[in-house]
Amino acid sequence: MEFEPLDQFLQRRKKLSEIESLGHSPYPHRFDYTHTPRQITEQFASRTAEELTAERATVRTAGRIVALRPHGKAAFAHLAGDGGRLQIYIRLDVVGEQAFKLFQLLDLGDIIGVSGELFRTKTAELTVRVEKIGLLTKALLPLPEKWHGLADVEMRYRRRYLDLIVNERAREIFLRRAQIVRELRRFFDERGYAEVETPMMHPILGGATARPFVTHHNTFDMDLYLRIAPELYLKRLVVGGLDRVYEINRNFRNEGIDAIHQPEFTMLEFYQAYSNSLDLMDLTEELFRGLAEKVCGGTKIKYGENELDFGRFERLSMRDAICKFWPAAAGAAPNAAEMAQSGGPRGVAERYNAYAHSSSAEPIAAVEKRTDGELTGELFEVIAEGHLTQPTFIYDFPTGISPLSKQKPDDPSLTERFELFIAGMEIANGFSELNDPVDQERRFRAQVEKGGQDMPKEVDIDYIRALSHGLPPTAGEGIGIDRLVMLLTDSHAIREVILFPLLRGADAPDAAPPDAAEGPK
RNA sequence: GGGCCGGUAGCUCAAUGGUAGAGCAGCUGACUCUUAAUCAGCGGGUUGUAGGUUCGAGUCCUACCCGGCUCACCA
Repeated sequence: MEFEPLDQFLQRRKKLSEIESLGHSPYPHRFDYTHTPRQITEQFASRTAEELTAERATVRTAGRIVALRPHGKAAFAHLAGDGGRLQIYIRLDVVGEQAFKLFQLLDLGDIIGVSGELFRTKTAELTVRVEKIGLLTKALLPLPEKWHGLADVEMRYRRRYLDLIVNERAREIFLRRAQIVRELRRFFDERGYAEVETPMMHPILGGATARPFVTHHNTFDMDLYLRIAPELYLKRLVVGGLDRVYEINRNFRNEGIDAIHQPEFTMLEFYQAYSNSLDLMDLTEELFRGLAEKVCGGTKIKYGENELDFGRFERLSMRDAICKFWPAAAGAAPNAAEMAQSGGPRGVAERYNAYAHSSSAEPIAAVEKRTDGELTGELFEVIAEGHLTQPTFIYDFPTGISPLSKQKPDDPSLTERFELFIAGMEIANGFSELNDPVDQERRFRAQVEKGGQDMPKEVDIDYIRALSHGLPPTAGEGIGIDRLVMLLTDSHAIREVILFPLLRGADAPDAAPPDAAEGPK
């Protein structure tokens, strides 16, 4: 296989065979090093030129050549490794003719190992005076352009390896993502949770409302859904006596793609027996505050134009949020009592639509067909959601849009459910789990009857059976990890925090998918 | 899926409807403290694809492909 840019690819292959004919392997098997390039720049950062000369510190290190400045019988280069950049200086009279010949056959992108003493150049840059040099891996393709780097966003996602080599920020985002996931595990492990893995292929859809991906198992000749949520399996485990469980894994939803949606995304779900939704709000605050401190060094974090304060979470009922953010141009704001009345949300929605029609705002569709609960949820989304920049729990979700949540003892129209919003994004969703099997079956059947693309087609009878064995009072929550990583890395597109986000087409932009991939219409 | 914007050398970008260009990267040569190294020279293009208008299209029109933003669905 040959790749573009072909002239450079062929040129490098020619150099590779010259290197081989000099007796060097272009792909040796291992290399012992004393430091990574980053360790050297960090460890010797404060040494003066005189100290280095006196110390005669010898290092052995390896990295990718990311800059090359030859000067005839000498040369400077920079090696990148472990997130650091280290200058090396190579001279013909130090390394000898053989080694210098090898060096002259090296290109940007090659991975080499060097050893030598550290010194400072006359511009005071810490530098290895190379005594020995060896090729560790020949690169047949060049690095991205050095001034602009890899700017093409599509290329950055499709060839993430290049993005990671060239863009420091990409590297930082994904290392921080790893750190966040590590901290999440530590947090739950410390509190007695067991990490579990439940099926990603589900015979019955459940645990959320979303359009699924469908796949097929050949031996069983069985259609399966890629899971849209692990929820129903995790609660089965709580029935089974695993009182505290969590899972960090992918969910798949066959829906739109935009700055905060990808078809496969990572979700943390956790369940805690003998607790309710209020306990989880407290736990969530503790989790987020600790994460911000650990990962960002403080509870106040920069997110675009905003400073988000993870030290203080607001709490607002959904009805109050609608009243609070009611647009001034839409006339008198509703009050909580009006929102609570039967038919109240409908009246409010009609008022909102009257305003929406006279402005550029999007009206709420099909008001007459929706229930009060659905309209409350709609009103919240169009009126309040965008205003929730600082961390805010919205609680008291209508029962009609919360099929898995337990109702409030004093108001069955509402459930003990909350969602956490930060920077206008929904980050978490938690509730006291409905554990009455009769009520749960009734709500499932109502969903199936309602129909629609993103509604379950059948009731998960085994889940009802599990509840019939007794689910202790339990609270559960899901946290969108990708969006959490966005917040903690000041990233504004979910694709920036997913290593290989889904893009249209099979391979590179220059390799258009064949027509056969279209399939029958 | 709708709307808007974009696609020119490997990369970043130029080019009134009239001979497709620059910088970087690459190649050749010079150069033993450079760091966007420098200096001299050389090669590199089906202007996203397919049609159309025109004496003439990178430029205008149509369709399609790919991307970005945005709206809708959703977390």
